[in-house]
Amino acid sequence: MIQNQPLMEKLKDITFYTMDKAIRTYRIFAQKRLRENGYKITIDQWLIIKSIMENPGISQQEIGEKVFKDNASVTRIIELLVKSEYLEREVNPDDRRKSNLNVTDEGKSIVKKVHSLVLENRKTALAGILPEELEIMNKTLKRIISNCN
Amino acid sequence: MIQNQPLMEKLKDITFYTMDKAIRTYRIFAQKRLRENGYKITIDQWLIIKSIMENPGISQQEIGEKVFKDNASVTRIIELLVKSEYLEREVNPDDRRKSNLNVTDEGKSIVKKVHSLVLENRKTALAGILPEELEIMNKTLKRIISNCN
DNA sequence: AATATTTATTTGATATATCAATTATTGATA
DNA sequence: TATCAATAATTGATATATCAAATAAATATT
Repeated sequence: MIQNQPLMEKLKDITFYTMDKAIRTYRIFAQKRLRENGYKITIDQWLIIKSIMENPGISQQEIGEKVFKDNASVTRIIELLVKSEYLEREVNPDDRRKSNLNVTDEGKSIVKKVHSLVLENRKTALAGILPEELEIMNKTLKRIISNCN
Repeated sequence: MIQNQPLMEKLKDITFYTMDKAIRTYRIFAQKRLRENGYKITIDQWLIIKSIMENPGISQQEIGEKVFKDNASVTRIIELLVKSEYLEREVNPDDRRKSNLNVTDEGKSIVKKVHSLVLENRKTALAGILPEELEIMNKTLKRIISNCN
């Protein structure tokens, strides 16, 4: 264990930096590809429309849990989606604190079109990585999440 | 390989989500600990002061490369650091486009104090993770970075 | 039923990210 | 040397993140 100490310390130093850099590099890459293909939508916006389509009647709070964003962010992203006419909202008559969120035809259309691009992006980003490695990374990331809670 | 396909697809689906969640969970955790201990500084601000201390005479562009932030972000974070009196800036006489950035005594002091807290945070966040696992994660993250460039 | 508590969402304040355009300065070249 | 091109930093516009406080509605309690 004593031999592992220096390696472990170095890794600890760079791990969070590398995580941050990887996720940001991927985001820039993915967003650029969306733009290149003429899609006027961000990845976060896409994720939120998608979660509404897949879970009709979902509340904003539940959306936030699904996409790991806080309520304030969800509110603001939805505002933009309504403005872009990808979403429609009306007051939920059963609970007037909530909104009913409906994906417009245009919203459905863009989600569908962007989906294949997202799959391609993931494939490109993960090229050459073995399933075992991906599994270990996922397990490790989940451990970090639980350690920080 | 055919058997691995479904597993691989699932992992691809969740990998970026988990990465994002892990880095954000850690950030919230670390920032909360800073606040609890009364430090009025963000992690990003701390990183930038630290990079100036470790690299005297560094330019803003070089800082950006070190901490993986773009020039605009560096400019704005530095503005806040000057306002908080952790940094002083003056025009570089050799190249008037650049600034000389000096860490004040207060800046040096807070970086030092926060450092041990950051080490603790990293230790907590990575508890129970084996060096091999960390290595594989780092290697995988680096592969993602290069794949997206 | 009136009041208190809880819950869902919104809003305000501040920090950061990203892209594009601009400014100021320097270095190269015709 | 005057002009052009490259570089460093800033600024503006827009999107998101985070926390705390406010609002509005629903539920529970007395």
